[in-house]
Amino acid sequence: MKESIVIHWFRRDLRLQDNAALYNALKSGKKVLPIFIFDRQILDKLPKRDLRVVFIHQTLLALKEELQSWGSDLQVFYGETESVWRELLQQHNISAVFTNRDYEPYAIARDTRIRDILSDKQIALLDYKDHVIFEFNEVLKDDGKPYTVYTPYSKKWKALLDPYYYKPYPTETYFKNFLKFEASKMPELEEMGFDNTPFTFPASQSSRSVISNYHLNRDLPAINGTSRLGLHFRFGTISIREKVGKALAINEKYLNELIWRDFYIQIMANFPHAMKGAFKPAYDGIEWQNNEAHFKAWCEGKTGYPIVDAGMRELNTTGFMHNRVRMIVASFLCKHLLIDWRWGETYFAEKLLDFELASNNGGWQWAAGSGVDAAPYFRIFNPYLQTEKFDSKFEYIKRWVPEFGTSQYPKEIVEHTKARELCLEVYKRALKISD
DNA sequence: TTTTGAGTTGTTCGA
DNA sequence: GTCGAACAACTCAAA
Repeated sequence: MKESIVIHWFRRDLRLQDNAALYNALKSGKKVLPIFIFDRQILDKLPKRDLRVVFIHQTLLALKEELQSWGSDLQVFYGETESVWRELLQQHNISAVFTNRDYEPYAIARDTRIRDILSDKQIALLDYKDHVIFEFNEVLKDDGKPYTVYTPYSKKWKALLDPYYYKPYPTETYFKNFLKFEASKMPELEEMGFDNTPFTFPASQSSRSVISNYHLNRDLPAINGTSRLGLHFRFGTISIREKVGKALAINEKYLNELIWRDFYIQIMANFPHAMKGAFKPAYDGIEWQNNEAHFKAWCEGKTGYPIVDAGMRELNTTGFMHNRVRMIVASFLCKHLLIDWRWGETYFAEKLLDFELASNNGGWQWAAGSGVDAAPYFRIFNPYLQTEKFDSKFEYIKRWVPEFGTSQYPKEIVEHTKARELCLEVYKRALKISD
């Protein structure tokens, strides 16, 4: 009989420190085999050059090295998740599987399938809260139902917060409990059909000065004043508990941004229908123009609106766009161009390194006006006023649109005042608002 | 049950 | 240039 072991299944928690499921696996009394699966069902749909896959690959290499220094290793698979698990069941005497919960609809369905496969062999899939501070059913209204408005949600969130919720898990105390073994070779990016040109990912910024000046700088795209933590939260390379502890100590404005993340994740978990269509059904009735040429110009940063074009070019070049500019380009797509917000959502999903389904969907529905606690339909960003307020010296614009101010720069694809009037008309019609 | 106050990120217009 | 009101009502959350 083979040695009875437990497995820690890494997914979006790619770190050894302060990791809830890993901590519990290491404390279980059995040796821990750490694994990761490159899921073909996800990877096969991605373009050949996807920086997020590069990021995961780089992170796994680092994890592997760290584990090897403990005499252990990381076993990385490439294939269909279910067949990988069937293989694991044949190879090992598994007593339990530990993992951290993922609240996206695809992940929930996948985990249900794997839980069934494991339970056929009387093996439990033990899942833990790690990705958020409070889960979808932990911050509720007095009537027991989930919140759909941010401000009261955040008040309740803060009232419930106790150091218990952000205390780090001292995972490192138990590192001696990793299984000693040598993993088979990790699949290379090319073997999985991806371009492997190296990429240097921007460092996250969470020094005391960045956090304490966050609310002063966050709206100025020319300043690198945002935290750049999105990518790390997405793949779990940084613990949310650690950052909440820090935010509480330094800057409550910054804490609010972390609460927004929990808020949208609980919206996704409680109202999964909103991931496909408008949260408020009336907005599904908007007669979008969906002009392909306009969409192409928006994607390429050739709308003739400098702030919009700068944002789109930053996104296309770096996989990042400043938060203030995300709102401007989103409002422009939905309201000036009258293009379905889901087109923009999909484009961001492809391009953003820090793409998180819940936040991306929440942000787009906010811009379109169709979501929870969204912008009212008549709130239409004026790209020129936004530039005056947030990039008055055109520093950000010039960085990304070098031909700005020359005859090379394209003409506006739509005229602001006309586009605004048309938008109000179309929205009023869908929402049945009379003049 | 009813009432009350409030709701991330804005713009335009007219005094 | 500056300031307040209108934009449009509705729904949410809590007292």
